[in-house]
Parts: sequence; C-alpha cells; structure tokens
Amino acid sequence: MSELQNSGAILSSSSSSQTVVVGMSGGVDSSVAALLLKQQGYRVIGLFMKNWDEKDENGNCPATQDFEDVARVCEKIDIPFYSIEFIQEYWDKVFADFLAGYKAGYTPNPDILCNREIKFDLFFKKALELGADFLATGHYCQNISTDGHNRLVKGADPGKDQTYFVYTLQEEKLSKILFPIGHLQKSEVREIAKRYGLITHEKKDSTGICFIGERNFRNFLSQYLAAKPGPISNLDGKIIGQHHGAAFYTLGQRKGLQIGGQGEPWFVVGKEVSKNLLFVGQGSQHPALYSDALTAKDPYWVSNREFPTFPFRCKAKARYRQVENECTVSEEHNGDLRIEFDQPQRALTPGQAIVFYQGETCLGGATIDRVSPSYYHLQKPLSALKDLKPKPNQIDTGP
RNA sequence: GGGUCGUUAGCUCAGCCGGUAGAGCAGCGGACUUUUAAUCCGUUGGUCGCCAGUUCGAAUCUGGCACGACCCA
Repeated sequence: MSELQNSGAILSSSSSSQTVVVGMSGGVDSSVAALLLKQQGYRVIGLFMKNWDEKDENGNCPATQDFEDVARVCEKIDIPFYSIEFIQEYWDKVFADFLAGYKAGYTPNPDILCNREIKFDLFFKKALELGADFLATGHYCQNISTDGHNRLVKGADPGKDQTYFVYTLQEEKLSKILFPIGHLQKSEVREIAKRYGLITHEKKDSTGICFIGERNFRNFLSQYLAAKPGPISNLDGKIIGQHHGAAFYTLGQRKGLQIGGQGEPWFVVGKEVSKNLLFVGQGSQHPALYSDALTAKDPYWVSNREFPTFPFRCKAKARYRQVENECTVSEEHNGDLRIEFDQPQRALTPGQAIVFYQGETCLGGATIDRVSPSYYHLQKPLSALKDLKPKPNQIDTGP
C-alpha cells in the first residue's frame, strides 16, 4: 500500500548532486527546509504525508489545505512533490499504543512514537526507495557530525528545540537525516519564508497531536475509550468530586476537575485506573505532586559508541516544555533505567518520555514507567523547592 | 421547648457606623505549545432566603416566617 501519488511536478534531471526527500507538512518550517536545501544544490523532492483520515472538530479536513500549501511552496521553489499515506500504519503502530497506554493509566506521547515508527522509519524507508541520499525534516534539531559520528543537538532557538520528540533517532540513521533549519531562530525561518514569497510564511504553528491536530482532549479520547465516571478523592480519602474516567486525566492536571470551593486550586496527584480512582491535592506546590526519582524502560541512546557507562550525571527533561534538571542515571538488572534527580520534580508521569542532555547534546531517552513515592507519601519537606523556583531574569533598567 | 449564630455569584466566603455588591475556586475565552499538562492574560454569572416595616434610599436597621448549624433542656 502507500502508493505514491505524483502531483504533476516535473522531475528534475540533475544526476550529479545528491537527492534529499523533505518531509513537508504544509507549515513554514518544512517549507524553508526545502528551500534551503534547494539553494544548497541538492536535488530536492517534497513529500507530504497523510496519516489521519478524519475531519477536525469544525468539520474541516486540514490535511487538504496543508497539501495545497505544500504544492504552492514546491511550485514556488521549483521542486517535485508527492503525497503519501500511512493511515493504517499510523493507527497500528502509533494510535493503538497510544490508546492502550491511556487505558492502562499512562500518559503516552504519541508524537515521539510517530517519529520513531512513521516519520523516521516507514517514511524514511520510502524516501530511500525514492532514491534519496537523505531525509530532511523541519524539526528544530541539529545533527552535528564529528569524527564520523553524529550527535543530536538541540535546535539553536531555545524556545523551539524539538529534540525531546526525536530522542529515539540513533547515530546510523542520523547520518542520513538532515535538519536544515535547526541552526536558525524561528523568527529567521519566517523571515526567509517571507523573503522568498512562500505562502506559508505567516501560517500559525501547528499544535496538538501531529497529524491529528488540536482537539478537546477528553472528548477526543472518549470516542475511543469508554467514559466511566468515578469518584475524585482528596488525600484524606474524602470524596470531593466526580471524574469522567480516571484514564482521561494526567498527573499535575488542574483544568477539568470541576472542583470549586474553598481556597487554592486542585491538582491531580494520583490515579488508580484499575479501580477508576482519581486523587487530588490542593495547591500548585502540594508535596504529593513532587518526587525525585523514577524508573524508565525502553531506553534509546543516540550514540553507538560505548556509551553510557552507568551511573552517569546529566540533565533530564521529564516532559516537553519543562526545564531540564540535574540527575544521576543508573541501570537496573533488567536493563531499565533508574533516574534520581537532585531536586524534586513536579508531576513526573508514567508514559511520558524522559530525555537526557549533556550541554546542548541530546544523549537519548526512555519512557517513564514508575515514579517513586511523592514527598507527601515520604513525609519529606519540600523546603528545597524555594530554591527551585525559577528566578526571574534580572533586568537592570538603570537609573 | 428555649437560646445563639448563619442564609450574598455553580462552590467557599468578604462586604465598617444604611446609598442598589466583591474575591478565590470552578466555568468560559485567548496567549504559549507538534503529547497530555502546567503557566500567563482576559471574562460570563447574583433582583444579596422569603414577607413586611423604618428611611429620600437597605444586602447592610426592626419584626415575622422558612431552612441550616451548634448549645441548653
């Protein structure tokens, strides 16, 4: 299956230069990626991917619009472009796991799976079949090669770094992957797009699950998972509300609990999916939200050298868009990882990825499996937290 | 049976000595964001338990009633 659909562009006939297939989403980033590669002299082929066959909440089919944008951009920079579908494969290899994870009480990250199984596997192979020497994408990541070894390095724009989503890429594969915009700031990417008249230059960044898009999450999930209402209890065991199904909530979540009343907001501090129980604590710094250790399974390491030697020190990020923090990583007998943070972390959540960094380099990552008891359960003081609070940037405005 | 206190937005409450109401939480909207969250900004809600009285004017004073909590019998 997954037939290529020629969209009518004229194939370039340059045979001397290397060929790159660019995964094009219809956004600015991949548009500029294609443009830059073309300027660098590669033979560039745009390849659009459709993995989800459903209308969004407004009844629109965003993939259609996105492909039109890809077409306009490719025509503008004069490269051939195609469309490919992995709808069945996406369902089998990504979405099914995603649902199973939620059902089992985890909070999975489908985009990490999608990158591993679809974009940088099936799609990657398809690119090679097309005769490509490289696959390129518009991720804010950098692939730096030294001594014949490839390192996965954070995108230069600190606000856009996407290495968290691609930690499963390993060195051999990286040697055939290009991230043409990883060294740029988002603002520069938009400027380039504008300067070269790419219609995507001011298109809003896409959010939500890749290929599926922004959804009301609980409504979306309840199309696939049965909604079983149950009790919400505080940590004293008192029932103070009703939930729509414990599986739909994630640790640290505030919105959607519908618990009003006295004092500070309530946050999900625990759940027991088998019994359909949800536990909440009051206050954004409730000790039950904090833990400083976890075990993670299914590790991936970018480097193929003798690395890592356990235990080792590094920084780790336990959720996208969270700051990374100092920790020690060691290996357990069964090959799982044990991560111990120097400071308590908020809302460490099974199913989410933990990704390791040394400086700007992404070392790899793993999937959080079990989280150690919280500071509430251990009756440990959270006093250290005061030092953890992000210090506001001191801006000296002068006299 | 008697007494005390309470009854104000969906919830928890604030409204000094009278001049037609506010805050937190929840909800909703937006920003941020290729997971889910968090975070930030903004915002909808009330004829102040009911009836009567005093007053130019009552959520705010007086009386009665209803309901609730507690106390004494």
